[in-house]
Amino acid sequence: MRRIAESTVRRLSLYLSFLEEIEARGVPTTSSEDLARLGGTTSAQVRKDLSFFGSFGKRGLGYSVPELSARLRRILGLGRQWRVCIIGAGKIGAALARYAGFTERGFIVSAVYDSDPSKIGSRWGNVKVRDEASLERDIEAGDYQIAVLAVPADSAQNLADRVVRAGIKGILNFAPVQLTVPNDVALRAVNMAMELEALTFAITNKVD
Amino acid sequence: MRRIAESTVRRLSLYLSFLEEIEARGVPTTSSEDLARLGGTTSAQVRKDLSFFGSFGKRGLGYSVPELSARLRRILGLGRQWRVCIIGAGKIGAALARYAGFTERGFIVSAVYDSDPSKIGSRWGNVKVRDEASLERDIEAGDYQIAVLAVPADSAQNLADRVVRAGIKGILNFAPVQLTVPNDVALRAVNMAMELEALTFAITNKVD
DNA sequence: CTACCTTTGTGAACTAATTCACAAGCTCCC
DNA sequence: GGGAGCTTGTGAATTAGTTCACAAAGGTAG
Repeated sequence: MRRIAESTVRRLSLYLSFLEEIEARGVPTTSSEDLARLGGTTSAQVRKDLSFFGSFGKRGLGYSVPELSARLRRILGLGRQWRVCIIGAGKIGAALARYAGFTERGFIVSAVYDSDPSKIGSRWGNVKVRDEASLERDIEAGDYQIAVLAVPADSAQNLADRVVRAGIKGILNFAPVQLTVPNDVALRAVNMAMELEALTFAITNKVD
Repeated sequence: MRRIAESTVRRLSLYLSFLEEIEARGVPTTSSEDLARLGGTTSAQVRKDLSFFGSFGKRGLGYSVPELSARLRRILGLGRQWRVCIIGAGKIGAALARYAGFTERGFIVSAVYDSDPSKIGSRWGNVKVRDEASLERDIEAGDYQIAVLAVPADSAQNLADRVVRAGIKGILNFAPVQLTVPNDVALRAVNMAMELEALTFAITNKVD
């Protein structure tokens, strides 16, 4: 498949969330114009984004909401269950472990890993805190495809290396460092400092 | 000033974090090549990014680390203190309130707002939980320039409207909805579902 | 002072992403 | 069945972003 732009993928994800919303309200069809309005883009952009993957609409009529959302779910790889582990049982790890959003989207979080013996063995809702030492074994056993890194900056690269060696397929990094992984491993980062700095840049250099 | 691409701002932020790291190690100068290697980009990109704001290096020699990092801080708007409030004292709000990263970067978080009477009045470290009803009054009094939204999806737009009306300058949104704000208000969003879907897309449609 | 080495800053070339604009296709209605 | 009215899908045009490539400038050594 032709390489798809990152911005396209983000928008597909956005369209899917709109589709799920209007599907829940029972609306049967929608148009590129509707999706564009909701997503703050243009109808041509919506159609172009979809066109990379096929042709899902009916001319003159628009898109079937259930059909398009099913197609987008499949395109985004949501047609299966993904098992996720969280690494790091600190503030962020705890918030993530308790966050319902994962489950709602079909991601199964069953364990948090930490090296602190006082935390290992406890339970947070459905989530167990396990010993970081068993991380490799569990990944190799196929327990997880995705790891969420919620550890301090200085141990993030080391843990990334470990989960990569154990065969993880994707990493979502919350530590404020730039990680290096082989390019057959998917990597995304959420960096609060970067987001805040983008805000202060925009406020400071306002164009208006 | 000419419009600066979002990708450029993200990279500036990244360069700054590298500069702070090498500054702490006492390294006096660096080059576009060094910064490129750390940031996974090219030296031409680094120089182009900086060139939008001026000319900070010495040919043949590179950049003075303290000077360049000071310049970047100023460009990113970090030359002043920013007061931030967190809205929503749930899981994510709590994690954010306790997160040290804000303070390290010069952002002052002094309060979390919520409407739940059982939470109002308590203290989490240095952070007070205040009544959401007083949000407008406090923003109008100039207590905050930036609001972090950590509320459920269905109340996020309403709260965004309220803080905008009260005169907030920037919003960092953690709720999984697309917010609409006037374009003189800076807006960024952290959307976990979107990040995870970008991962599953990449894993599912692997090119290699 | 000169020759040589290094690294910046920046137009020009290129590549990627977005927007335009319109033919093609579907529906409805007379 | 044919015309009117929509909305898609997509090449072409445009705009944005990145990379190239090199002159200019600073440093150093002889």
